[in-house]
Amino acid sequence: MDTRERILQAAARVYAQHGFRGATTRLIAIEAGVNEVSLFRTFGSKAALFEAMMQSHASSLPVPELADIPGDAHSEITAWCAALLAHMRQWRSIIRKSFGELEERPEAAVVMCEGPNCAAAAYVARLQAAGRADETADVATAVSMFMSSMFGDAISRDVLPHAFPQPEEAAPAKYVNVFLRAVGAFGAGDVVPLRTADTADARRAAAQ
Amino acid sequence: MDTRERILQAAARVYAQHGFRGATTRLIAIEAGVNEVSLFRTFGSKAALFEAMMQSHASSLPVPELADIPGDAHSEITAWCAALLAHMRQWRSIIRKSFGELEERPEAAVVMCEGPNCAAAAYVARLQAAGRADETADVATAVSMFMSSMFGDAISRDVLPHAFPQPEEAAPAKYVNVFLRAVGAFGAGDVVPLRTADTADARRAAAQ
DNA sequence: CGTGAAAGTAAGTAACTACTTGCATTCAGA
DNA sequence: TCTGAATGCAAGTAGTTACTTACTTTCACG
Repeated sequence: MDTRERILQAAARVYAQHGFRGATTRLIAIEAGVNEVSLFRTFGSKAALFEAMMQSHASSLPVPELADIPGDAHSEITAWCAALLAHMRQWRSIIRKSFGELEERPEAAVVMCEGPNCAAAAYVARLQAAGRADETADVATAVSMFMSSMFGDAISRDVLPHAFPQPEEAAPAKYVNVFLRAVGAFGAGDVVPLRTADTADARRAAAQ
Repeated sequence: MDTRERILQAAARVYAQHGFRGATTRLIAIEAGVNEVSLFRTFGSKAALFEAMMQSHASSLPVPELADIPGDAHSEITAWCAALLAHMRQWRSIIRKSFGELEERPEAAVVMCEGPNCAAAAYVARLQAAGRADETADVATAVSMFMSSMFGDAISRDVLPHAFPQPEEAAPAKYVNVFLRAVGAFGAGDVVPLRTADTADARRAAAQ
């Protein structure tokens, strides 16, 4: 592995533990096993190094995809959820750090939630169009809660384990269960619909 | 307001913007309108100052309560959710910061999620006992997702507004709607139950 | 008016940080 | 064997940071 790559990976590790201010060039150089001067020769400045690091990280994001024509909704969304969750869990320290440093360094913004959010909503829309999800369900809110659950799991589980009763591996399937129930998804023997669509909560949802 | 209190509040503001490392004693003193030496005379050290700040913050947490005997579930949980959400939103910067600095300063741990989590689960248990919620619902997961949704809203809405389609004020009621739907809460004309309890997803939930 | 506690002022210390400079070493390729 | 690029090493600069010391000012209260 060349010097540049070693420095980038070391920077990610040190940043994950100490944040931007705490990740000193000296620490990074030691962690990378290179001379501190090489760091400046390669990247010019600490800021430039971290910009490069964030970029290389963003480009390495493996975006999972949801089927265009929904098959088994539960297993499809679970696989998608598990992939996304695994990725976020792997980067939880870096996500937490850049999230906390948003006010000072907005360029570190985590933009990974944008795509997935739309993807899930579109998938449910396809379910609805196929008559396999409750037309009156508040899909936007359910999706946002589903995404928040994954985000919260990824960045909080190690800190507040009691807030996440289910084991790591079982979590995706359970989240999807609750999610599908909330959007009244059914079909393929997955989940049963609400008894009727013309109910108090449907009227409330429509009003809000 | 006495010197001590002014320093504490200034420390909170500066910490919210710059984090622990970035919150220099000089900045805090200027923000508080006191001399930097007064800061050390009052608290001894920077670390002690922040310990005092965190403690005063934790003790100011107004924990909302859920009724012992559930009445109108929707409005009761919504009020509770709105109060908690408002509090978390107010402290979002500080929460984000201390969350990001957990590896280095675990004493700043945010413990506010513990109480509420149990409270909500217990409330739903009471609903179930009263025959007003689905006995087969995965309450633990639903509660954890509900809490994550509030947490995510509180700390991410200003950063990723597109991920939170509903306006701030409307969010609590919508979250509660989805949540109650997920736990199959009914009664008092609130939400209709699932068509049957003996279904595929009930069996799956039991298996996991 | 006198006193004492709280607060301000000025200056300094030792450690650390990003970054630079000048020179020596290594080593692949011509 | 020569060359040149990449890297290491030692030292230094200028700025910042937490924290200290010694002294002065302010001001409520007896």
